Amino acid sequence: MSYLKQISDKELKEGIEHFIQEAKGKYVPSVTLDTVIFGFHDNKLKVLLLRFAQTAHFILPGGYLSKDEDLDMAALRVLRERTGLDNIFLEQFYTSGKKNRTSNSIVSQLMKDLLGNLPADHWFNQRFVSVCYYALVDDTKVNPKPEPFFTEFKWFDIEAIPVLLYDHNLIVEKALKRLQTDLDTKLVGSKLMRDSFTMNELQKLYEAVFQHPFVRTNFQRKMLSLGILERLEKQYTGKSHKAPYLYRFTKDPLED
Amino acid sequence: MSYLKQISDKELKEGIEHFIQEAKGKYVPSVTLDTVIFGFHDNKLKVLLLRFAQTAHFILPGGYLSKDEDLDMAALRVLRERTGLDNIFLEQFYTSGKKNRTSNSIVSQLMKDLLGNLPADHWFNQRFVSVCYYALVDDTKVNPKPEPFFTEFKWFDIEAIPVLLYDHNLIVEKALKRLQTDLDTKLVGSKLMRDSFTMNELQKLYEAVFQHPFVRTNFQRKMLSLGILERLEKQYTGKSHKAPYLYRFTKDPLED
DNA sequence: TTATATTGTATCATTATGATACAATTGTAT
DNA sequence: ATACAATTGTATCATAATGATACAATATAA
Repeated sequence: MSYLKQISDKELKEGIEHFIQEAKGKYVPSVTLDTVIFGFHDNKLKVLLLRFAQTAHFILPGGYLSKDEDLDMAALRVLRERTGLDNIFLEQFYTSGKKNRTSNSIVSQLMKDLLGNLPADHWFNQRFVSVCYYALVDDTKVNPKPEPFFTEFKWFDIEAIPVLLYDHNLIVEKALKRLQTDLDTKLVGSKLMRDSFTMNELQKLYEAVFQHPFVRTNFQRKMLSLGILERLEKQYTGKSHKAPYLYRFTKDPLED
Repeated sequence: MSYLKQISDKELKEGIEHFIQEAKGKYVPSVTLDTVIFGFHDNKLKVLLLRFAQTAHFILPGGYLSKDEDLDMAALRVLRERTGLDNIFLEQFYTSGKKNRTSNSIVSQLMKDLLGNLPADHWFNQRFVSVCYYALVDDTKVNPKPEPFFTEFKWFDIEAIPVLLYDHNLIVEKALKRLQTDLDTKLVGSKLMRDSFTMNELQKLYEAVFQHPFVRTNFQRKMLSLGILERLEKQYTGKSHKAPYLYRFTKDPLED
């Protein structure tokens, strides 16, 4: 659920220098990708964040666009690198391009401390436009890989996202808004639920995404009327009340 | 409504060379902007397209991102340059990033013919990621400026868009889909209508955007129930039937 | 057996939507 | 004047969707 690695300034500096060396020829300049990775756990909507090495601050998982790579492929690769997951549901939802969105940040200061004063045309002094995707994942299957810049990953409740680097708080907000409409129109709920679940669990997902309660009986009627759920056997939990049915999503509503 | 200019190969070549000279220091590499400019005229939804000089092909109005410019500002500037309009309604809706989206096109061939074989790292051989905006304008007020690459501009009915250069047909399709949802959710209709209009004219707009008819009486009931229209005096057209009321949008539904 | 929590379903009122009817109005034709 | 055609504004009816509430049916604990 969480990963933590210690790294020395020297290791970090070397890692960064090595990265920059490689990046120059490999990546399309000026373009980054950021991903808002949503999971659903403990009846809460969660977002995966990375702690930037040597700082107390978190950041969205992101990456760069290879010169020979489609943008969507790059987003998938970034997700694979960060979460170890393939076949992820991904949607592009926004491109962030304010001119000062990454300047004057703690990261710039850290880079200066580690690498000295960088020339104006240095990789890290580039202006980046960031194409943003959101992903829906089964967070129990996420198995993140270590990477020089990031020494910790952590799932945050959507209601308790800390102050993030750059303009990433804004990006998370936009991702949530898009998730809300997609949950209604594209019925992407299946991507966040386990294979089978109770109606109550599904309701908790909707309440977490929309951040308001639903009337239980009406929610159930609505969901069943959509024709996307299949009723399975009952789930006996040992609790002292009627056992709920389990459901699963019949077919993927996204397949056309 | 339409603009046409003749230009010689020599003029075009000089124009392009001059542009490239300027562009290198001025613009963020790898990033372009494309705009789908919608207008509403003759009860049809129209899109403004530019003919690429020396070709028979049309293209979306686009531009580049200046190094000291926010992305949204760049989109506004591009629109101002192309249409002469300020205070335009603009929405970012998609970022196009397939690796080959601009290669192997007629434009590449034209550039080769004009400028000779370009080095691999030449400005025009860059790979561009394009951030796409759509705009809603009063097309009677559009007063486009000439520009070296483009020698003709023309409004096309959305139902009769020709084959465009690059992936621009795809971009127009995505713009239309987004316009459909925004017309429903953000009620952006006011941006495409003249100041006052009849209910029938408004219905024609909706039918053009959604590309299907609405039942007149129910459409009227729905529109009036939204509480965004103000009824004005009747419009006597001299036609032999009841004169319709004129309406106007009360307040901008987008102002929060 | 009783009590408690929760679930599945039914019901009713209200609102939204689709389909249709019809009177009112404007100008033209007779 | 009168009849007519075209179109508009509004009403009405049936149906569907939604919000609010009631209640019987479990499943286990006491």
